[in-house]
Amino acid sequence: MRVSRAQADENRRTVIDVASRLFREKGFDGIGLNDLMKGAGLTQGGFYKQFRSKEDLVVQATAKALEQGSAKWADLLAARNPLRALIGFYLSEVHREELAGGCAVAALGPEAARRSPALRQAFEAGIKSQLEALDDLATPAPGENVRDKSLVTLATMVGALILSRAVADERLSKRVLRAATEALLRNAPGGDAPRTRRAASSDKPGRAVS
Amino acid sequence: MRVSRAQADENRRTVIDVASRLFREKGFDGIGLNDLMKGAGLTQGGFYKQFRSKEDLVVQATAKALEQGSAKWADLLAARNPLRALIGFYLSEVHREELAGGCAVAALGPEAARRSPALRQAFEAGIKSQLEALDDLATPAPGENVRDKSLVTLATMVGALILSRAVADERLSKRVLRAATEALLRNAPGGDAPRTRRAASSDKPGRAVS
DNA sequence: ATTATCTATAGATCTATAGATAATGC
DNA sequence: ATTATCTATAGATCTATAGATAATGC
Repeated sequence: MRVSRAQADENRRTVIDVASRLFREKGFDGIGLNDLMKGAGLTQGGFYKQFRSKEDLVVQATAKALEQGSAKWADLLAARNPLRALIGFYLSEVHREELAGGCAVAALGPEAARRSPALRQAFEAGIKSQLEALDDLATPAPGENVRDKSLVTLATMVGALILSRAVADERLSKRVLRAATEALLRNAPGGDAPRTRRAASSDKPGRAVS
Repeated sequence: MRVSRAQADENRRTVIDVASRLFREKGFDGIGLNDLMKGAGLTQGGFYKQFRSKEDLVVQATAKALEQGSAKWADLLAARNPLRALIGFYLSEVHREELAGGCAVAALGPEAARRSPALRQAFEAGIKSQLEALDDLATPAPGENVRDKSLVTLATMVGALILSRAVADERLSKRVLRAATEALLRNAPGGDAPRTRRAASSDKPGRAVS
């Protein structure tokens, strides 16, 4: 019955991983500890030897979801046209359908207001990380603050994804994604043409590096 | 024990009203039928004579919350500078703190993706109503579609409010609200000056009409 | 007689704990 | 000997239903 310390650590990580997906898919209150542990191949009884409470797992799983989101963003930033790659993915129909693996802010953001300060701190760290990524891509107008522009961009992205998931009409859902994509790419460098990083140089395939 | 039909109708409305506030404050799964009925001054047993299921109440309460949101928007549209009044309220710290009486899209939007098609239809109706209000205020660039612009504006509003509620740091929370407010008012007519509805005519107090 | 609401309860599920079991790690 | 996980269960709470109660409305 007992497993090695390394195995125990991996089990704990698996529980957090499973929870990070199931919480996004079903909401924090939409999934119980029994199913959560079952999803990790364990039984419910062991839960409280791994975590102090369900809220503890809520915080850790959300932090992990946000970290993986930032990792995905870093990936997209390595593309030939990073802004287009990032916005194009975030506001895609694929992402809209991918609740469990998608952005935690769009899936669970409003829950932060109702839960613990610790959860809001996890969200804050994830959001700051995404803002830093956007800062590198922003081209603010003269006198406009970079971080302010990133904040508005992130707000538009999150809001558009949430709206596209909240409506029943598929046409309207697609339209909000498209309209936000175009608005966010409109006055960006390389908006339509290849990117102008160093005078529109190569055309190597825009795949991820790290 | 039995009450008049008129009283029964009013009781039903009260339950929906109470639920519309408590759902926004605590989430659909954060409040049970017992507390919901207690909040309306009734007992749990009568619930299923009034509603088919909890999900039925979820849909009706959300629809009502969205309708009251639209009514509030209509109120603000009667102000001297409607866009400034609307954005100024929506992205205010007062609204950020007012979960129970605030925008249902920002409080419960992501839940729509996890629940019934009926709920998404309720959200869609509310969202369309808000878009119509924004259409009247939008001043799209030449070649830009009015509805598309309204969609992006709404996305930015909803996203900014959610972000401001999701972070722990008060300064960052305020900054999101301010940055989005400025961005949305920036290239609007009468952004700083009084509005240009019919050549900046009167200055009657901007109170509600309907 | 009808019916709006009440009390009471069934049955499921939820978080959390207790103690047994069996493999690890000293 | 320690401990990671298991089985079992306590106690609360949740949705939903059954049947009693008492006032309305024909």
